Amino acid sequence: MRFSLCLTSNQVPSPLMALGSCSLMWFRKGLRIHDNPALEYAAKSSDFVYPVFVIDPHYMKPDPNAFSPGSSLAGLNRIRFLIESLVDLDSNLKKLGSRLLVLKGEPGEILIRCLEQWNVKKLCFEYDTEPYYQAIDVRVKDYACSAGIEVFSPVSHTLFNPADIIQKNGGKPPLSYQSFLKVAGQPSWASSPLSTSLSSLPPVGAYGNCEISEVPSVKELGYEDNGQDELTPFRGGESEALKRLRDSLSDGEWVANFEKPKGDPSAFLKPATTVLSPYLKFGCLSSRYFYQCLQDLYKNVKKHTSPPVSLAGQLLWRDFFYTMAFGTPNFDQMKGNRICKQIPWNSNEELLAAWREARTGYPWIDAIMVQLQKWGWMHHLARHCVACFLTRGDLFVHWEKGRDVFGRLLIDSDWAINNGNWLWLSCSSFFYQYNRIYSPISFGKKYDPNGKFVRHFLPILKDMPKEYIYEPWTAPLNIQAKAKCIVGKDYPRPVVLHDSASKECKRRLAEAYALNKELNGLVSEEDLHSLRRKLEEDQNHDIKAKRQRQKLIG
DNA sequence: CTCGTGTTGGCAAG
DNA sequence: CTTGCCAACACGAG
Repeated sequence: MRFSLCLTSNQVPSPLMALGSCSLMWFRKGLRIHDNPALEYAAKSSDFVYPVFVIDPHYMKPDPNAFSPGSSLAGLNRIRFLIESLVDLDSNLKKLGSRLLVLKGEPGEILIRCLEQWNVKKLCFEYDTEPYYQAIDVRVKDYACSAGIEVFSPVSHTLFNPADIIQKNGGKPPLSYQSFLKVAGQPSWASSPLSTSLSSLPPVGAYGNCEISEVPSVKELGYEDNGQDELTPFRGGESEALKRLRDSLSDGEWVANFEKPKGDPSAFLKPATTVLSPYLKFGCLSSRYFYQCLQDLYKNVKKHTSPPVSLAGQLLWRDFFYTMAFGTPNFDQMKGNRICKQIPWNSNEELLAAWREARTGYPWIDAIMVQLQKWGWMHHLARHCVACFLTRGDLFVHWEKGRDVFGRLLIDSDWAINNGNWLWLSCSSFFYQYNRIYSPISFGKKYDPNGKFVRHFLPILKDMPKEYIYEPWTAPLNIQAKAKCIVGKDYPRPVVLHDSASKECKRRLAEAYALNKELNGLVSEEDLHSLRRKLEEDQNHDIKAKRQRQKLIG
C-alpha cells in the first residue's frame, strides 16, 4: 500500500490541541465503510474524526445549457445516484457514531479551510489517479505538508497501484491485457482477508463556523422534477451495492460460468451482467472486496471461467484501463496521445445530434440510446454497437464526441474506462480490426428476433411486425400505416445507408492507418487535413464514376 | 525478419 | 450449432 507521509512538524502548538487529536477523512470516490483503509487510518488513535464530502459545483451545479438535465459534466441520473450514495454513507456513518459533513465549493479550497480551522493532525483520503483530482490533491497535500499535517492517501480504488505496474513494466504501462496480467500477477493484499467491518468511529469534532449541511436532495441542488417517465432503476449507495453483490454471488454456477462476450445485450428486465459498475465507479463497492469474494467462490467450484472473459477478468480490465490512463499523457484525446492513431474523423454536428437524440433511423441503435438517456446504463455489447456506429462503423464522427455523451449520461461513467473503451471501439488504440463492424440491423436481431428491447425503449415501433422492426423503412406502406408508424413522419429514415457508409468508413481507416504507418505515428494536423481532402476527392470521384456507369447502363 | 495472438463481426455453407 | 472465409491490422516474442 502506498501513501505519502509528511511530518515536517514545525507547527506552532495551538490551545485547541489539548482537546485531543483530530483526523479528517475526505470522501471523494470510495463512498463506503467496508475495505476503506483511509477511513480506518483516520479512526485509529484519533479522538475526533471529521468525515467530509465537498459538493463540487463544477460537477453538481445545474447547467441549463447542457443537452440533457444535469450539470455541465453529469446527467441527472448520475447526480441522483451520487446523492443516494451520500445519503447511504451518512446513514452508515451514523450507525458507527459519526456522520457525514457536507460542504460546498471548490474542493481544494474548502479542504484547506477545514484543515486550517479544525486543528487536524491527520488528513486521510483515497488516492485518485484522475487528472482532475491529481491537480487538486497536489495543492491540498502541499498545504498539509507545510502545516505539519500527516497525509495518508492509500490506493484502494483499484486492485493494483497503477504506478507499481508501470514501474514493474519499465516505466510504461503494458499496452495489452495479456501483458498487463503477466506484469500484474496477484494483488499484494490478496493473501489475507480484507478488513470489511468497523465497529465504531470516534465522534465528530466541533466544527466552529464552517458551513456544514446535511446531504442535499436533488431538488435542493437546484434540479426541477423534469417529469421524465422512466428513471434509472438502479439506486446508489454501499448498502445497495453489497445487496447486489450478494445477489450476484448467490448463484455460484452463474458466476463460475460467466463469459462476458456471451451475454445478451437486449436483456433489460434482468440484465445479463451484474450491474455493479456504477457502484465500483463511486467506490460504493470495493473492487478488492469483490475480487476476494470471487476468488473464494472459484476455490469452491470444480471449474470456472478465466480472464479476460470471467467476472474477475472484468475487474482486471478495469485495472488495465486505469493503468493505461494513468501512464498515458493526453489519454482522453487524440492529439498528443502517444497510443492513439491519428484519424481524420469528422465533426458533423447533425449526425452527432441524430445519434445522441436517438433518431438515426436504426431502431437497434436508437433504442440503446434511449436506454442510455433513461437508465444511464446499457449492456456492454450495446455500448459497443452504438460506439462503433458513431465512429468507425457508419458515421465517422470523432470518438471524443461520443465519449463526452457517454461521460455525461452513464451512471457508471469512469474517466479511465470510458476513454479506454472509446479508444478501443474506434480502432484508435488497443484494437485495430476495423473490418469487424457491428451491423446496426443484424446484431440486435440475433439476440432479440422479436424486437422486445426495441419495442420497450421505442414505443413508436411497438406495433411494427417483427419482420420489419430492425429495418422499418423496408416495410410496405400499408404495414407502416397499420402499425401507426410511418417512416419519415413518425420515425426517421436512416441517416446513412449502412452498406455504403460502412464501406466508406473502412476505406478511410485503411488510408489513415497507412498514413500513420508511413509517418510512424507522427501525423501532424496538416497531414490529417490533406488526408481529409484526399478522401473527399476520392469519394466525389467515386460518386461521379458511379453516375457515369449508371448512365451507360441506362 | 516471421509468426502467433488478440475479450465479444458478418455471412454462407455444412 | 460449428466452421471457414472475408480482408486484414498491430504488437511482441523469438
